[in-house]
Amino acid sequence: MVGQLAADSIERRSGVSLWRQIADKILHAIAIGDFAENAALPPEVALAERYGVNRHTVRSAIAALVQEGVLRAEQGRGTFVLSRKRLSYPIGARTRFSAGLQGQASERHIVLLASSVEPASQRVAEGLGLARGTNVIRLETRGEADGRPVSRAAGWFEARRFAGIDAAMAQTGSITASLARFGIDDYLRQSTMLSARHADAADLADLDLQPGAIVLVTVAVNVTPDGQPIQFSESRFPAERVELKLSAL
Amino acid sequence: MVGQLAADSIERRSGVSLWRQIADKILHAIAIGDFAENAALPPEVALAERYGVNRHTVRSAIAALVQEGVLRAEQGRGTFVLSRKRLSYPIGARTRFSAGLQGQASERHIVLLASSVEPASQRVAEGLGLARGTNVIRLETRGEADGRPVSRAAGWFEARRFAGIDAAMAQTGSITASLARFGIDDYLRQSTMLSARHADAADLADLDLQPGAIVLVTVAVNVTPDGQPIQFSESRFPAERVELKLSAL
DNA sequence: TATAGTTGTCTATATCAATAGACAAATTTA
DNA sequence: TAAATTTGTCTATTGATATAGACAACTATA
Repeated sequence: MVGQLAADSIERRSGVSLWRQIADKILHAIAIGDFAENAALPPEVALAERYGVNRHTVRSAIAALVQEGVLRAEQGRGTFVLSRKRLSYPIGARTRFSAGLQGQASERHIVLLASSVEPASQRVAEGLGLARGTNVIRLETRGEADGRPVSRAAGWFEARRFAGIDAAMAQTGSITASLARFGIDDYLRQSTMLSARHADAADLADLDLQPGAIVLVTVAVNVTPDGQPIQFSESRFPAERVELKLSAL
Repeated sequence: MVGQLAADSIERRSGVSLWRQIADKILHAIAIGDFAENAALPPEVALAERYGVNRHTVRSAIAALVQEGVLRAEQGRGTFVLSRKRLSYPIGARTRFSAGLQGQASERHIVLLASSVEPASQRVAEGLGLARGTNVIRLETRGEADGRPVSRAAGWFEARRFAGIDAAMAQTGSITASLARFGIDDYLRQSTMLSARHADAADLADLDLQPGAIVLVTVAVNVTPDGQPIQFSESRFPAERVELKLSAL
């Protein structure tokens, strides 16, 4: 069976180019499983007709997705899907990166990109229940599954209580393991705020995205089982590679 | 205090025009509360300098937001913020439209846009635990808060069990009240999948959005307290007006 | 009432995005 | 092998996007 592509129209003079809109549609179709891995896309002329655009416009969209590593074009044969559908990242009471992606990716880990000590901003202080300006440690991390970046996060911890968590993080590649060194053997997700926006320049670089991509943004507070805030975090997930599965929390 | 606007750079030849990217940034800044209601935006020349673009490009962005009802420009005085920050829509075990927005909007209701009976598609059948092709009632609805569209949803119910729910919905303007007529006095959110994408033509029209806008998409199943699926739904929320608050479920 | 600061309008130019058509190059199929 | 199908490349044209500069119109303030 040939994959389905939504026939609904695309918007002209919207500030988003037609090729970008078409690329998004193809990504979406792949993400929801309309095209299996290695499946052939409809030929360029068919796509052009379906969307009511010129063949060259479709070619621009395909070129972007080839560049992005999603498609592979072969002269004379066709254009084929490389990447599989989106990962499903569970968010619940016990949100854990590696455990959550178990079964969906054979290799998963968190890379520590940078760390620093800084005075808590308004929202970080509020989230952690600290006075504004209290020193906090910020960990900048990237989550990877089978070598693909699937999340980019900043996490804040009270500096006094968690001195050295940056080194622990670099060593273990796991938040859970790092917190264990500070006597925290369990922690719960207290709250999660969720929004979405276009990826900014930093997101594009860190997550290996193409301009115009969308990121899901979660802002969360983790607490000990008795309700003491230990971590405030903001995570970005590329919407084209990840969807969030909200489970019991 | 002058509001903060992220200084991070914007992407050229990304398929998303510069004016659209700048408009998104301003929207984001307003949404996270960097500009209060009626606050003045920095002057056009300052914005142009901050983003490294021409003043006319900034003007295009502002023009789009004025058109959208977010900003108001006054010659000789400045450009001012009209709309408030995003609504926070709670998603949890008992996700209810009206109750969830209580305190954030004085008036909230659901409008029934259309309804139909159709054979269940693959995913609807799976969600409701029915055989594919079983007749289901589809309700197309729009959620409004203080007159602004904040959600657009399609809900599916087994046609046999819920015959007449469309009329009930049109009459009551509430899913909860409509289900009560069928003897369901309580229901729970069983699962929620969350993703994000660009708004399509239908979203733009139904939610009164400008092209290029982003929508958050939830796909959920509601069940009776004893676990019987009663409703499968797909909802779209405009990311510029709504963020999702994930609470205990 | 000047003056400075701000948005609004106009002209001009360069680049990107999209359309149009033709044909080459590679692959598959009859 | 020949024909059909598909992606790749080229030229040309049009409209949208972005830059640049100048000045008008309006507002607030010294």
